[in-house]
Amino acid sequence: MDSNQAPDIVVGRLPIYLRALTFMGEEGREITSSQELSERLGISSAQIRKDFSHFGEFGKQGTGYEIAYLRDQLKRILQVERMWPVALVGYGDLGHALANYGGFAPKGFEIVAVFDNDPAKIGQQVAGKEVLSIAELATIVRQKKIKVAIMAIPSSAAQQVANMLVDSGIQAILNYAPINISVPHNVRVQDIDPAARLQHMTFYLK
Amino acid sequence: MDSNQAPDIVVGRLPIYLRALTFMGEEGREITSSQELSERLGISSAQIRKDFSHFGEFGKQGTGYEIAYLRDQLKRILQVERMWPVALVGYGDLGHALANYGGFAPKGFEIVAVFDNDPAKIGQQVAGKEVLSIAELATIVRQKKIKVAIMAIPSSAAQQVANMLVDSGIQAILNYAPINISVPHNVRVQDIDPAARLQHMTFYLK
DNA sequence: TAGATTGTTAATCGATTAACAATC
DNA sequence: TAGATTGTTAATCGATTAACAATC
Repeated sequence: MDSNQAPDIVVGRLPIYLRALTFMGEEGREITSSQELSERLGISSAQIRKDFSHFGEFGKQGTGYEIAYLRDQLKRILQVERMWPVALVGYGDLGHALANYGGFAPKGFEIVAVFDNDPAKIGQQVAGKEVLSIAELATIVRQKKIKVAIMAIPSSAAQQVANMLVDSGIQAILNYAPINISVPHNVRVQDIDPAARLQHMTFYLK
Repeated sequence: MDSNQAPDIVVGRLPIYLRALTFMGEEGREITSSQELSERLGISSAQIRKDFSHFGEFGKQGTGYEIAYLRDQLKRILQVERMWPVALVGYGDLGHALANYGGFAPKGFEIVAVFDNDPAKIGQQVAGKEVLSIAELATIVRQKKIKVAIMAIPSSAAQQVANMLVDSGIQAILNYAPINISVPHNVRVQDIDPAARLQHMTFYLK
């Protein structure tokens, strides 16, 4: 157990394990094994056990893993037992879809503020929230102690908005703009670029 | 140069290189180097050169890479010089955003058919296309020889729709449902799960 | 007890990096 | 020519897998 120096690639798999365990729990299942998870996820059972071992001992020899317990441990490790307030920047079609997406809440995230720079959009209501001007971003982020942001804006604005977010105290950015943004080393960025993911697959097509 | 057995992890970086080169080209730049790409992308210059070397020799010693040439070679390798027709399944908020997303066309993808099973949505117009019943999926996919699909549907329907897509001849699926789907080994799947990506980052937050 | 499955060690495999000859 | 940068080799680093003692 070396919880501190777990490889990032292992951390990235924890949400996948958590997702599967949550699903199994909802199915009413109580016990699973690294082998069953392996079959569901296409990850070898040895790797699954090794991944867990970075964070502790969660199973019982001969039996396997208690689903609810392991699920709760993964939530604790990922720090998603709590709810994280999230700032959403960009209220175009994608921003609209994200603001209304029901998949964030059960995973520990609540969009508490939506920003755009288009006067026609500012003031609109989304999922019980008002779209605010980008000018208010820093104030609101500090006031609500928001650490996590989602950027759903054009590439042309991405670096500038990222700078504003970082200056406001944001520490994690989910970036939907198909461009590489520069941030200080203490800020984490994850990119979502569906076209790039499609291109990854067309390489293999005949 | 061993174009055939390029590791998948290398293939996955090609769209990122292509994205950067396209951007530099639009900036009016003509030449770049592995070192400049390294600084832009946060990938070591040695790795960039090694990645390219799997597919050929694209640069000139002492000079670097001709941006337009390298960009076109990467397009060729990824098979995105052509346009791929894409089927979109699911016309909720996310499906709507994807149907209107301008980022696919310049990367080689055109959504040519949109499907939903909600009678209230069927018949609606999106970006010059009509929303069709899922019942027509197999026919249209075969007729238009569609190989690539995007699933923007609830998890509960994902496996069933994936089966339909595979049976219709789809070979690549971009899956937005936060669940693992099973497909034959000759079909490729890429998952997009924003909540999982956020959880990956909260692990590191203080 | 017999059977099953964990957690861990050591071996293997694969990816990244460093270094440099080739050469533009 | 002198300086710069590629493409590639070998070394290093890190991740995955196989195997098994421990033990439920």
